Amino acid sequence: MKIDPDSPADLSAQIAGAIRDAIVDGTLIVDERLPSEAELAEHFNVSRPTVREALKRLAAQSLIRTQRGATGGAFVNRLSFEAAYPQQITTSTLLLSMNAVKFETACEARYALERACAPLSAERRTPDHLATMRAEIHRQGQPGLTDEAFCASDVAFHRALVDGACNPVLSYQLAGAVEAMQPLMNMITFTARSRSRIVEIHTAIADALEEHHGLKTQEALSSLEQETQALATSVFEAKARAASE
Amino acid sequence: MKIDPDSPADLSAQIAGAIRDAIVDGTLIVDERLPSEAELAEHFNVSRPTVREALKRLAAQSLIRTQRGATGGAFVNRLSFEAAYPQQITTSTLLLSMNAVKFETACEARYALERACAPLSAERRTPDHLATMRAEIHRQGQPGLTDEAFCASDVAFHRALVDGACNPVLSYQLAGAVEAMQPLMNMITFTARSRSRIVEIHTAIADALEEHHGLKTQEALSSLEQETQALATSVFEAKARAASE
DNA sequence: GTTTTCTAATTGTCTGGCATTTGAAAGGCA
DNA sequence: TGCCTTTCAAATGCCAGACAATTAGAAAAC
Repeated sequence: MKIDPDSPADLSAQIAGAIRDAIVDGTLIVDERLPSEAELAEHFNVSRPTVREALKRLAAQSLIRTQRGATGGAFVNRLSFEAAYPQQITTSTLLLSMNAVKFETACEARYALERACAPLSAERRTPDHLATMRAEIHRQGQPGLTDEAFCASDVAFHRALVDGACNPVLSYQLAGAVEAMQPLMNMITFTARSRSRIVEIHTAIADALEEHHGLKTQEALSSLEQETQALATSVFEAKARAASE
Repeated sequence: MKIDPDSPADLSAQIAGAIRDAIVDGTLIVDERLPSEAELAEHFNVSRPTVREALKRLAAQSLIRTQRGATGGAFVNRLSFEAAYPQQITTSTLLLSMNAVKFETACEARYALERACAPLSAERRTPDHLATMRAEIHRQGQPGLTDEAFCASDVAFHRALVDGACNPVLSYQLAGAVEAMQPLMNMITFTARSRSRIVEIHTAIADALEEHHGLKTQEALSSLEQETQALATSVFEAKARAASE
């Protein structure tokens, strides 16, 4: 692990990179303790604050955790799917909002990916997954639900669908696509009629999964995509009209 | 933006969180300049090193960039898909290796997601995408190619397939699934026969995309999945036998 | 043998300072 | 006036040293 003090990059970034590489290529293994900040400072020939900045960079990516006290120090984290979720969702959300991704594009990606989960979910979904979906459907039918709460419930429903595939890699990759849509969905005001239509399709999805019917699930998802796209189009057109008046 | 000095969490983590929230909810907009480190230190009632640690955390997530000099400072980054790719790939790779995800599980997720792209890619792929795929197929047929180079070419081929959908959200989400598989694939030694079989299926995929045939593309991808799974199984079994002797 | 106290190690934070970079203003020159 | 050079000030990058807070283990007291 060497760094170049004449490089244009920050020393702390170089040090963070060196340690990250060591973690990725297996030189540093999970739960291994890194040298203390003072030792790292000596090793890299920099000051302790610089080492600390490097360690904070790694901590921000959940690659390490720190612990105070006599036997404390920085330890290589076992990067869990649970820990990676929020990061993934924050990044995806910002990508959508900062790059002005069209609702249409994000929606298309989301439903394409969900359809990919459908056959697996139809095969493996547990009664728990079904129960979650039914509960969310019930909630979505409640009158007086705010649009935001409706969207949140929608996300929970789709999360259950994806988790039904019992493949953590899929769940992780999908988390970004599904959750990041929520801010976009929140721009939509749902009429009672569109809500009931969505609840209807959600019911069809749950039914299809219950009878282990992957194809039917995919078809229902496609209907839901069309419905969502149409709804978004009409809402955005109405807003555009209102703005131009 | 307030922080609680009595919280168990690090001050730098709290400050980073406060600024991150401001970026996510739009209080801070792209390319906006944050207050200087000294001003932030005063605002949060902490010292400059603490502020710096917070800023490094944000920089590690590409949320801000810093610039030295008279008009320098920390600026909110426009998080681009390109910048998010490496992060996504590093995280996905570590998730697979650290959680001992089975080859089978990762492979299943990857091909499920790729099949999701197939119909869109069949519809929208440009001649450029096709040319990339054909070029990689050609490379894969070259004798004397190392297993690693073969895998890298395989990844490039599949990247082109995914990019063919012309949906940046899909490309981003898939990058993790496709690239993170590479270390797992590198554990496989490809015989000449298995290589030619893979090249054959790749050709079928390219052909199907060329004639805008989504279903055929999906079917070819399913064959490829089966082929890959079978190959992996035999390789791992051989290794297990060799180890037990 | 158990509880309490002490101690050493380590991270968390602060103060103060210097080095480096960089844009912009001030000044000089044609 | 217009262009070039110099100077300056603001900001980040980095360092040295110190103290506070936390924690586990060792030592001491009971």
